[in-house]
Amino acid sequence: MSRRPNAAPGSQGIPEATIARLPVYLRVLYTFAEQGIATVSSEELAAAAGVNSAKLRKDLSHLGSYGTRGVGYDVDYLVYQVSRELGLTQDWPVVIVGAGNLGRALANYGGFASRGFRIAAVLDADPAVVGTEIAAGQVVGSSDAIEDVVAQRSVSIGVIATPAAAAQGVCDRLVAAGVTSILNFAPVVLSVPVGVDVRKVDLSIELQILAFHAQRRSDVRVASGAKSHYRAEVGLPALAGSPGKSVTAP
Amino acid sequence: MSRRPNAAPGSQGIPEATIARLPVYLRVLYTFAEQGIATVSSEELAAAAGVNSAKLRKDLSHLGSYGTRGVGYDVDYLVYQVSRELGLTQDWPVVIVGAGNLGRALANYGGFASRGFRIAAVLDADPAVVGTEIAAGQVVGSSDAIEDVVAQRSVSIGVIATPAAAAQGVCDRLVAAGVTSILNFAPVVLSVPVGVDVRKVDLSIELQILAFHAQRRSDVRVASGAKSHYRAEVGLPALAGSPGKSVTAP
DNA sequence: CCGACTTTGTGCATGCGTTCACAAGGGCGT
DNA sequence: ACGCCCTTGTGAACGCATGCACAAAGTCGG
Repeated sequence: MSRRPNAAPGSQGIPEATIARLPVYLRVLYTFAEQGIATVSSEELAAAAGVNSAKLRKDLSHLGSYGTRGVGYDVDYLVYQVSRELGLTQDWPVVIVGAGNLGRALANYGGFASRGFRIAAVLDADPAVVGTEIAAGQVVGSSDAIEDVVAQRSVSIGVIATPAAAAQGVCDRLVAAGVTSILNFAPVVLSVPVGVDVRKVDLSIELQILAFHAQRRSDVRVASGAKSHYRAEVGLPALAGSPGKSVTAP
Repeated sequence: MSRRPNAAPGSQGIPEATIARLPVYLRVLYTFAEQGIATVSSEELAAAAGVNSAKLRKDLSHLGSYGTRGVGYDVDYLVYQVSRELGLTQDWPVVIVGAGNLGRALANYGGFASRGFRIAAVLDADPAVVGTEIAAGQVVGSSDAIEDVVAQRSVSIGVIATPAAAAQGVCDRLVAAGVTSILNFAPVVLSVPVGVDVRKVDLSIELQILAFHAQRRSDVRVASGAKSHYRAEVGLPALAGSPGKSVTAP
């Protein structure tokens, strides 16, 4: 099916938006597999993932024509294909810098180990924390060892869970040591050379976005209440389809 | 400029993508203010925020014509305007459900209090944790008190930092109690009625996205190394401008 | 063995977001 | 007071993502 002249089925031109959704599909697929479900339709899968079924089909079509018309997708097979596409069939050593509450939360987070991510080390600059055990068999190392850890354990992914002031320095050292992918939890904009991939998670920003929408909701309610019409609660057109939202039937 | 029949300058039609960037601008503006800088140009601000200057100007133009041609933007004034637009001039009580490592990290995160977010309560279902102090003056309450806390303290924002299995139940209770904005850290797709805003932060998903790009990089390097050409390291066109990335000059 | 039914995969149109490029506008030096 | 120069604000083009609607394709019952 679908003769392709070039090598890999997808890999080359998979849209970024699709990549961001694949992990969600994967997680849902795992829950289906645990329930012993062998095949799923795009409709079911889409409902469980909180997306449009057409979008899901188009997303999956980017990695190839897995799926049988009239039947659906084989759960196990699809799990394998999505995992392979995301690169989760191989082992990814991860180094976490910063052993505060957040670093500890990450070290204890079960979602890592189960997806091919292995915590190579958790490091911290505070001598009082170095040497303590924060997770099963996970002892905090010194930040001085960043270069050694990265080199000796072939780490290519680094997680920054330090205070904002220390983030850029840690980032520079990680990059210099050879790390090419960085997940940054510190509330700063990191500068990195080209070729290094940075993703950012900012807890405060997410709350601020929520606050904006919450304020808008109450503003609209007040304004329309003071003026005339009703239509206060129900989502405006701009609300529908906003990212990070999942809405099901009332 | 741009006579508007309706009330507020923006508020109505601010693109979602712009909203997501405003908090970043705001944070950068604070750092400028701390350094005693009175005015900034769009170029400087954009560089510090890691975005295109045209994009920044268009973003800011959505909230009004603050800024002086030939000069730039007044830092303090812009801080106020952005804060107001995001709804940060008012106080937002937040309830955190789940006092594990993540919940504790959130309770201790300084970025909340400094932005108008006040932690009304931290709740947990585990009796062993209830009653312990996890931050300055912050004692963990029982999950049984969700409804009381929400009602008595007019909480409209809830943060879910529970295990995946408990998330939907907590979510339902929060919504029933009157919460209309939810920040979810649990790796599940939440079902909520329309009118409730859910944002999702999934640590594992971010890592999986990084893994995909890392794999693609190494795939390209191997493939091109085995075949012919050089161009292995430098970013492909698809890499440039991908969201969540910030790259500065080498 | 065939026909009807189910579900995938996708062409197409629409809308949103980004970027370029430039005119409009205000300050500052002379 | 005037003109130069700098920066903002925005019109317009482009590209990406979303969602509809349908043809292709395979299964299952009879």
